[in-house]
Amino acid sequence: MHDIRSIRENPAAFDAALARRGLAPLSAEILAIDEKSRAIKTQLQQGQARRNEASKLIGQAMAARDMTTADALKAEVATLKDQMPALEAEDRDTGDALTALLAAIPNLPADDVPQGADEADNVECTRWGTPRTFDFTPQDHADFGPALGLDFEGGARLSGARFTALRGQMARLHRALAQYMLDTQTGTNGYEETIVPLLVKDDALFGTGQLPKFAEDLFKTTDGRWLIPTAEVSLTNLVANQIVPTDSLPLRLTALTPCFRSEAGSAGRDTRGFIRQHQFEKVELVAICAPEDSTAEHERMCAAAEGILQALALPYRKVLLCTGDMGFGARKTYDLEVWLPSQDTYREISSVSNCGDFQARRMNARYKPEGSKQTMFLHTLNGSGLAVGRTLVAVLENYQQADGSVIVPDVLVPYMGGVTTLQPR
RNA sequence: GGAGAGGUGGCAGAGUGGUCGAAUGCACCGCACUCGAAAUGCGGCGUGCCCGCGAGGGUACCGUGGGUUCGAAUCCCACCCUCUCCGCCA
Repeated sequence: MHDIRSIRENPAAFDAALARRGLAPLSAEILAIDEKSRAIKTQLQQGQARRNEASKLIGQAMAARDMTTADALKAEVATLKDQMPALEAEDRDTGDALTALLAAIPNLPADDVPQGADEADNVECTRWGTPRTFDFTPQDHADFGPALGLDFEGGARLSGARFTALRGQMARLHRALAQYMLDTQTGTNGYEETIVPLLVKDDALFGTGQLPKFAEDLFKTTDGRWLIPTAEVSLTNLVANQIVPTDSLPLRLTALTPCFRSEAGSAGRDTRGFIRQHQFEKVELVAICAPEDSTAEHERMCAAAEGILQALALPYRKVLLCTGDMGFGARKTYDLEVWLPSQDTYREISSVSNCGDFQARRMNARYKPEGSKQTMFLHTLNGSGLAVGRTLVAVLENYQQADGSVIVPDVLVPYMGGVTTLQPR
C-alpha cells in the first residue's frame, strides 16, 4: 500500500518508479480522486460540525424550556440531515475508489534493482558449487522417482493433476529435508519456530498483498477462508494491527507448512514431476525489523537460505531480480536457483524479498522508535529457507546414480535413521 | 452445537440518552524537591483524517456493521471474538 502523502509530495518520482515496473503513470488519476475525496470530506465535516453544535444548543434550549428555539434548531438539523446521506455516500465511494486504486499498485523497486522486462534481465550475483559431471545421462526425477516412492499416479487418482503422494523412503527423505531445514533455521540462524494457521481471513491476504489482485491463485474454503499459498501470510500477519515492542525487534520467525496454490496461470508449465504442485511444503523465513535494518536483514536472510543449499552441496546461483520479474509486494528480491541436471539449468528454489514498509502499511504493523512519540511502520521480509519439494527434486537429480539409486547427502543421514542410499524397488 | 456472561484508552476499570474522547488507579514523559535515587508534589499523556504557513480549529473512532434519535459508549438489530457451564471431538 502506498502512502498517499508521498505521492502528493512527489508525483513525478512515483510515476518514474512505476515506469521502472513497466506500468503507466497513475499519479494524476490518484491525485484527482484524492483531491475530490478531501473536498467532500471537508464539506461533510462542516455539516457534521453544525449538526453537533445545533444539537448541543437544542439540549440547552430544552433545558431552558425554550421550545421555540429548540424547534427552530430541530428544523435546521433536519434540513442538514437531508443532505448528509448523499455526502456520506460520496465520501465512502471516493475513499473506497482511492483505496482500491492504491491497493492494486505493486511496491516500488529499490534503487539498486536492475531495470528489466522479465526473467531474462535478472542479474546473476554469485554461483556456488560446480554442477556434477555425469558418466551417464542424468535422468529426470519424474522418470526415476516413481521407483523410489514418488507416487504421481496415486496423488492424481486422489486429487487430480499436480498432487503427488510420497511413499516409504521418499516420504522419509522429504521429512528429513524439512526437519534439517527447520533445525538449521531455528538453531544456527536464530529464527523462532512457529506453528501457524493454514486457513486465514481476507484481511491477512490483503496485508501481504495476495488480495485483492490475485484471488485466482488461491484456494478458498466454503466458509470464506483461504488456504495459505505460503506461510509468509500467516507469519507476517502476526504483527498486523500491532505496535511491536521495540526491544523485541528484529522478529525472526520460521515455520514449516504446506502451501496451497491453484497455479491458475501456469497451465502447461512443469506439468511433469514434482516441481509445480497445488500443495507443497516449505520452510518459510520472515523478519520484521526497523526500517534502517531491513537491508542488512535481507542479506542475512538470503545467507540463511543459501546455507541449506551449501550444506546439501547442491550447486546454485543467486540472482537479483530485475524490476519486471519481482513479485507484487517486493522492493528487492534475490532468487536462489538450484542446478537441475535433467533440465541442464538452474531452477528457482527460494525467493528472498525485502518488502520495505509496503506490507506493514497494508496491515498496519508499527513500532515506536526509541525516544519517539510517533509510531512508524515496520519493514517486513520473507524468504524460503527452502521449498522442501523442490529441494527433494534437486537432491534426487543431483545425487542420482546410474542404477537408479540416490545417495543421501551426508547432513541428512542422521535424519534418515542412518540410511545412506535410496534404492529403487 | 446449546445456555449464560462479557468486549471501553498501554493495562486495570468507572460510565445506561446531552457539557463523555470518556472518571479513577497503574504505567509512561516533563518539571520541582534531592549529592543522586526513592517517596512526594505539579503538569502532561490515544489514534486516523480534514482545514490552516503556524498557533490552532474541526471531524470520526468505546469489538464490527446497520438502525432509532435533534443528540448514542449508553437504546434496538445482525455479526465477530473472549470467558464459564453443557454436549461433541483429534
